[in-house]
Amino acid sequence: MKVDRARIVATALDVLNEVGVDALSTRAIAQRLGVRQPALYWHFANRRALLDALNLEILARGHTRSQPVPGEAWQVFLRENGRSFRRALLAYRDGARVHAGTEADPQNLEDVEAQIAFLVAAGFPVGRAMEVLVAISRYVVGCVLEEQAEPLDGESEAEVLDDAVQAYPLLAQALASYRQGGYGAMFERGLDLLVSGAEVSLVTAG
Amino acid sequence: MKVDRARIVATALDVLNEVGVDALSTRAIAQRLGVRQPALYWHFANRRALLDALNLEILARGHTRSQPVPGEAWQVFLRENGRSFRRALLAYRDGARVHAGTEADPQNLEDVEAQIAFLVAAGFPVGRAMEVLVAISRYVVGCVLEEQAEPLDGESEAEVLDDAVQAYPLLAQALASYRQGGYGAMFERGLDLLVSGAEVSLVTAG
DNA sequence: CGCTAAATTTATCGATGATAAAGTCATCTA
DNA sequence: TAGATGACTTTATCATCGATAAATTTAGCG
Repeated sequence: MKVDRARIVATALDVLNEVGVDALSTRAIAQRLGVRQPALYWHFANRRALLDALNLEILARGHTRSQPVPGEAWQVFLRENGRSFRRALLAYRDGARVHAGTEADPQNLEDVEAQIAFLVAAGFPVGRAMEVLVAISRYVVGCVLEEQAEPLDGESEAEVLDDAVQAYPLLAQALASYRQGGYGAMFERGLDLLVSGAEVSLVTAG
Repeated sequence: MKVDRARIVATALDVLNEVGVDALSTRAIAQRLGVRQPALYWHFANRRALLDALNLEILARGHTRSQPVPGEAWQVFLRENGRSFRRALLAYRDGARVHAGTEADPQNLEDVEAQIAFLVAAGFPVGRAMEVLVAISRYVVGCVLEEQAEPLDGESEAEVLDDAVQAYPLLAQALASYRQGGYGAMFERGLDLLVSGAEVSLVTAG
């Protein structure tokens, strides 16, 4: 059997979704490819390099709104950009952990330049524009990381929290409203904070 | 030699700072303790449980501002709380990765209840209060995770980015202002966005 | 002293990432 | 067309790691 980087990455993403990043061994990937384990080391220097490639592919497949659409309000773009980033990471098991482990490689610099240019055109100083973009992306990673944390034990996790919360009336109420919308709604509320904070900073800085 | 959980945790934190979480093996910890590796499994069910304990200790040692001081403005508390959380994670190598891997255990529920109560007293609806707290903590984790990412190769990382950025004038400018303040300033700007976003939400929601 | 429970050690597993060295196979060239 | 070259894979093998079982030591107590 003959393999190339693209097939390895595609297959590794399948295996990733089935077993998670901790169990994503080079042997599991190789077996799925119909190849022996050391064959992978011809195409990737090590496991980290393979995970870096997975991260790039995850973003390439799912992060479809990294650029503003013409005429779009900057608030809408910021939100859609964040949502798109989140969706991309959520689309694969442990996507956030895979992403967090990668080096910040300057691949999509062109994208970032365009993003900054768009915000600058909307009135942001260059530095402020980058701050907003960076803050949102770090917030997204933090959110998805939490959302993808393993449930671990079967029965409890939710029930044990319910019990523990009984003694704290405000927390119980907060938890209820939290559970109503789930991770998605919670993510949106934080995104609201960041975007409206950016609005404030825009009028302040002129 | 005789050990207990506290000594294991303290020693493991030392080793963590020296070698990082990936190289934090049970054997390395045991050797430092003057004990054989399986001895640790009497005190901790597995490596994950040990890392959970490390996370708790890291927060107990460093996260000193999880409660508002009397008379403190809610904006100040939110900021100090976030900074304190960040400092705690930064105080140990890979602190954010250690934290991100842990289950959200309900230990400091009392703290959270008090935090919510404080924000409610400041005028926030309960749900909104929790949203703000959660958003900040997830932002913090995202930030520290990035800040603690391994520099990897010796020479470049910064230089290669400088070179790559030459072709993008806005990015070059943004990177310069980014580097001026470093991670700390960048973190503060995102915190500004979240807090002023919360201010907006407060006046909006009454 | 001797019993019991707590704590540690010895021995050992299976799995993993990685490397070296040998083997295969297609393609190009003389 | 013979053979050399380079791309790619396989076989064999390491060291290391987390974990478990079983034997052994140590501390406390009657």
